[in-house]
Amino acid sequence: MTERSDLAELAKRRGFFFPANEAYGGTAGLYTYGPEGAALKRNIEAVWRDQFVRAAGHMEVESPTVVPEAVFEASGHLETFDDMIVECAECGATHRADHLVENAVPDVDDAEAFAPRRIADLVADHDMACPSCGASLAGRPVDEFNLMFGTNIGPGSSSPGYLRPETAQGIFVEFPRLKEYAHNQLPFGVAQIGRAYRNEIAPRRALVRVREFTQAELEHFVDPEFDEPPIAPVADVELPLYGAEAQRADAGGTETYTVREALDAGVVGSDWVAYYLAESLAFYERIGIDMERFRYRQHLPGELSHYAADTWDAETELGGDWIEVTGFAYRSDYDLRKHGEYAEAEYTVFRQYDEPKTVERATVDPDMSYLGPTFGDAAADVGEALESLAARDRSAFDGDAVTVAVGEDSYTLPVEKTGFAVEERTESGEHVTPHVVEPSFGVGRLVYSVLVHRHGTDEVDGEERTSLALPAEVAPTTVAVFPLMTKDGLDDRAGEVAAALRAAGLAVSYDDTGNIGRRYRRQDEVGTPYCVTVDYDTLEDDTVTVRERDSTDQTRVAIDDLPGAIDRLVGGATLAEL
RNA sequence: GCGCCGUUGGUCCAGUGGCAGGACAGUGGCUUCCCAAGCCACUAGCCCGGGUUCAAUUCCCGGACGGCGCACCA
Repeated sequence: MTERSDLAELAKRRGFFFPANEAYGGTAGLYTYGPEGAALKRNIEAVWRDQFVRAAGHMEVESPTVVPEAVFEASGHLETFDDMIVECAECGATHRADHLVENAVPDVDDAEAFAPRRIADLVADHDMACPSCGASLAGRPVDEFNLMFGTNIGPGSSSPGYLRPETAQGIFVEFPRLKEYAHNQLPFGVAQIGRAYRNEIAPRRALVRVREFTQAELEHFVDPEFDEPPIAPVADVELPLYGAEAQRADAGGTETYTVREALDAGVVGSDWVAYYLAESLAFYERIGIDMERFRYRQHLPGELSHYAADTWDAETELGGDWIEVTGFAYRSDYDLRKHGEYAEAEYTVFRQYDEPKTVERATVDPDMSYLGPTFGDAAADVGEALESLAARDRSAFDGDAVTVAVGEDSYTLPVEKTGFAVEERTESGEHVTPHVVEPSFGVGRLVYSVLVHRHGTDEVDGEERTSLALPAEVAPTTVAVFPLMTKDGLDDRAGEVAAALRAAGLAVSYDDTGNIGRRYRRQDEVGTPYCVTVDYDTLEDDTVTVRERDSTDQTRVAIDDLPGAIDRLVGGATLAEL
């Protein structure tokens, strides 16, 4: 509790994040990142990009946030995001109206597709009762609730669209082109860092559940039969796992498995998921997540997404609660298959065989000059039926005549009019729909977790101190420069030092207000790992003090060597090693 | 969405049917000032709308926002 309210106060006061549009009363679920927060978020994204794009050799794209409706028809989001809600007049409980109807009316199992009007009628006709308190729900309005933000693309309402609820679809939709850039070779990965939107019913807990958020997603396209992750290098990585079994037993405890053990014991079902659980561990550590307050939790069967097979979440502990910061899903071929069905383009990759294969294939070439006059309107359908029959059961063509069914009717014709033949064909490969392994990171939740985990108080010379022990790599400011006093040229000299450090590419703050102690504390609060002070000795010997945030220790460094020294410190060197 | 509680300078709080207070922070000045020091000065606030009242930041109603619980969470 305190942990979070203290942080909310710090976040507002020091500019990490704050409720957006407060001058107009505020908007629930929308936050603005202030200067410190925007820098921290950007740095965390940079680490992610470094690891999951650059180091992994993957591609990164940027797709629009406004997406036409057809995409979400294919992806399944339109259906699964559109819930119908009925509220009980007695107890105020809200229920999924479509689920109530499905449970109460035996021959209805797709109520989700019904109009709200019809659902309301069904509720009234069957005099359904509130599952919570038993009061009648007849006559209660059925509200439609869609978690996607709707909009119109262009003037009028002829082209409905939605703000994307996940960045992933932007990658899936563009797969036909993306595969070209990957030279039509699996496996390859495409990443995207961007905004996504969900019209949450109840935004909660600062950055944890918001209506607009940043995702960092990697879609790793793999050949389901032949591609395997490089398990060997990560086989001994220890994973803190909270599996479905453990959750059912309500043990609450996390068990540590190596990647190898987890796979051998079947705790993690997918070797690809296991691989990314291991890979990501280093990432969380690098950005400053407290690994004592971190676990991987397996989704229970009931909470799996409409597209996912086995899914694990990375969770961080915040004030006694566990929150999801990453979802690791094996999405199989669901998304590409759906887009392949709904869209015009090819969502497959051609996989060449090692050796071309010779296969026998039954084909037909119906004599339409016979079928046309004979079967009239049905001729085309009969032709198609013959084609599928030949592929299915070539023995049907063994006799003199063959019979096919078209709808209710059946048609018989001489085999010689079907152009039936068995050909030998050489096939050099086949089209496969790639499977997708998806690590999907919630950047805002990571920022928030890092802030909570790194935020603490200690004591320096008997005074309580608040500090943010951020890793140097993600800290908004790497080094702050102060003149001991703003006189005798100390401030001019400090300005030169700051400029030199900026020229060296570092994120530098300059501060000459208040006294020196206050300035140190100020930097401690926003997580600046190093402070440089120009004092009277500087004027004599061109050295400055470098002070370390976590220990508050200092050492003197020559100004000429300062950029290099800071680099070495960021790289892990200690003050004594300078 | 429902219920309970809350909303006062940048932040955290006190308080009042009649000129609104403190602490911290911030800004300027003084002080050879290395860990929130001292002194002086300054800046800055009652969430919004309606009602009751001579008068509302205060009481009542509604809304927005926030916290918690329930529901929801692809």
